[in-house]
Amino acid sequence: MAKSPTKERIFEEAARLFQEKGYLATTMRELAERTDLQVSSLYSHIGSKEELLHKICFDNARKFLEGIKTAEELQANAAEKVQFLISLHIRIATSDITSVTIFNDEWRHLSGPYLTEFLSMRKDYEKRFSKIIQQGVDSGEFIQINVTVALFTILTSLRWLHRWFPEKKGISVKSLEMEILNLLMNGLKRKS
Amino acid sequence: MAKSPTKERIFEEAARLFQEKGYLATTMRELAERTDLQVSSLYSHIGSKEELLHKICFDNARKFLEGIKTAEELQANAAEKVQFLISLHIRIATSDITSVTIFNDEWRHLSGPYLTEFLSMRKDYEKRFSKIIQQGVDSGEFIQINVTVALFTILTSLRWLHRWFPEKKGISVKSLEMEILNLLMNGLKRKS
DNA sequence: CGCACCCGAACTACTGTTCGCTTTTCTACA
DNA sequence: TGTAGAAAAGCGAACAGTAGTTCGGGTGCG
Repeated sequence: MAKSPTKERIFEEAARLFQEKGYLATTMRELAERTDLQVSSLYSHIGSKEELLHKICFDNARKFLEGIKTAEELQANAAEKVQFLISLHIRIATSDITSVTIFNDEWRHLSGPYLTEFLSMRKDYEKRFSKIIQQGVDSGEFIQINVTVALFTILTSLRWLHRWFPEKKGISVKSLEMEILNLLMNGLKRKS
Repeated sequence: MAKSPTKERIFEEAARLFQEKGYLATTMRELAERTDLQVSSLYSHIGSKEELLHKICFDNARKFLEGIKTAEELQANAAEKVQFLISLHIRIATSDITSVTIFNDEWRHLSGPYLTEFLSMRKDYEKRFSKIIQQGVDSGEFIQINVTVALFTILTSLRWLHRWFPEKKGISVKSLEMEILNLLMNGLKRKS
């Protein structure tokens, strides 16, 4: 199952390029140059350009879906579950920066059935996240708030990390995590 | 100064297409079809494809910069200023949906000096917004929080609106605005 | 030999844009 | 007011450039 190092390098450089310029703006010729190969040689390792995008998008989707499953199975209240998920987002976004960028912004260039599958996975994730928030509202842990609004505000609010973090100006992941949790959970929770 | 209706239609349809498929994925031939023109006829009204992108990006940038100027001149405390700016974002994002989408996501396909100018305008906006947040922290209105983290979390958290609002499921702009303000300002403010 | 890897060259498709020309619309003057 | 002429708008066809991908053939290792 060990992938050839060349193949691995191709995926790595592809991720980097897609992040820098976007999927469409990236050419196979650039990718070849970065990997010290000829364009045609790339096709000894991969089937198509879209395969690169596909792998990155679905690898990330899997990470998040596993995360929400863990959250659901947690013996904890809604606030702790939400907190766990926010932390997860932060950790993923700050560890595999390039992949997350593509996952966030370039998935829409997936074609046909891949796109459909991707969107249904995302929908699934959102539904399950919503459910947790709903529990928090019902139990009185959270303020009275429209669940959809809360869901998207939270999810979206984390989407600057993968763009900004690379040039992190003297702030650790840990303290970053604490700052964000502070702000978001403080907003969500009822003032007792 | 009144623009020809054809030219206006071209810009409108371009905005719609850029939103649907992205700038790069949109072709002039598609734009021609949408505007009931031949490709070559487009060039009687516009200079280039990038001109379309350029106009939309800078029109929006101007809107936001005007907004922050108004906020700065407000006779109000930091919380009220931040609240004003959040409301502004929501109102812009829900009124001119297509333009905001492009402004948010497609600016990076601006080329050369345009890109530089755009980025410096954005930087300016972020600096001035930061200053207001800093005032709120210093005065004790807001919780002790890293200003950069707060800035980007807030700004980014509003970036789902322009994608989601079109299919608004029975929620008015006004109540949407209230829900979001509730969540974000509750997060920012100190519990007295 | 067989196999995985690599290469140069080419192919087809499609891109934004231009060219020369016709048609429509507007304007200024008799 | 009527009309000539200019300007604006529209058009089909083509151009040059670039995209992703394929093909046939090489290379070196087991």
